[in-house]
Amino acid sequence: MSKQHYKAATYKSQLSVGYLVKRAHSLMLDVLEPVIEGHGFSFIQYVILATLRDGIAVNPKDICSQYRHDSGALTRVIDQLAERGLLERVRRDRDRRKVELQLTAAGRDTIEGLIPLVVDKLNETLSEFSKPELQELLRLLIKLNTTLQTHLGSVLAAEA
Amino acid sequence: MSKQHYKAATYKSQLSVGYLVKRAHSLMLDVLEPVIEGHGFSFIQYVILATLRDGIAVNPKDICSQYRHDSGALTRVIDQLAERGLLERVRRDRDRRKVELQLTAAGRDTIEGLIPLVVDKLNETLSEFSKPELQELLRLLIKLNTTLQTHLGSVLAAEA
DNA sequence: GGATAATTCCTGCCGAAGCAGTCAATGCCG
DNA sequence: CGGCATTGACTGCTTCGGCAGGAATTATCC
Repeated sequence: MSKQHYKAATYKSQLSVGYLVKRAHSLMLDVLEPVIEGHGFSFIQYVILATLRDGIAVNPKDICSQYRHDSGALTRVIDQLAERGLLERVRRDRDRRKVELQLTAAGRDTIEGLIPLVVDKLNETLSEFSKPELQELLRLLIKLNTTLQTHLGSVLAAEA
Repeated sequence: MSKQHYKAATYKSQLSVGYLVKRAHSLMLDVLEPVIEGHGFSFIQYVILATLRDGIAVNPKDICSQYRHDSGALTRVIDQLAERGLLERVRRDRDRRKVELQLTAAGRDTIEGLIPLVVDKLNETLSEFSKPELQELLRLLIKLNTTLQTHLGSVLAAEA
């Protein structure tokens, strides 16, 4: 029972959610990357550190599914951060397949220094939005994400 | 005069617009790419064809800025589509630097066949959204895009 | 009008993400 | 307990976007 949000005859890709979301993502990177790279880090390195700080994830696997990053690519980013002494890989006895990522003191200092820069930049660029507007945007984006996620999940289940 | 949408102390990247938008983009691709690739086209090839169909852009340059795709990368995609006889490059006398992209009959048939598949998939995945909800999401995304765009513009102007 | 700058498209190169396959560790089932 | 599937991290290969530079055309300015 799918709704008729779009119709093939009148469909313009400019008004598609996919187009708008892709464009917003790209623009967002253009805004935020310079902030981070000015301090010697790639944006993904920042993202990994921030994710660990927030306690959102501790294993590479979690980061992959949360942030939708490739497993192989993530291994290399973790390598870089480990070489710079910002985090450590710890093997727990509980499940020796998993690697637990722990921020070092240096890593914690680094990310705590970077986050205000990002927050400032975000506030600056979002100043056109009222608080309720931004709240609603966040709510709808979260709903979109969960919707897409469950849709993908059911598709994968159907294939199996 | 930037608002205090986010605060460094309480900032969680999970609730950042950037994170949500990136995730939505990635999930959207995972949903739509299989639809297109099942018919022998990459998603970008589809996007280029759709952009030309909509008359949104005729020159590679326009597509680059509209869709935020790299100029060099776009040249190669256009090559692929031209080799498959779906579009043609035309040099106009008006401005001989520009290349005008024209869909061939085959190209038009192709894109007209693909769009309903994408539209159906979109409607299916967005069925959880009411019409006003989707309208509001689109409005906010468009506002976000224009905001980011102008912000980037002013930053670039300041550098020059 | 002529030198200089700017625009448009293209090419080569590089780096990073995507993908598939490997290996070790764990879970599962009879 | 033993055999098979599954999970998690990693590695090599491929692909593709990002970037810098070049060539042709047009715009700008003195």
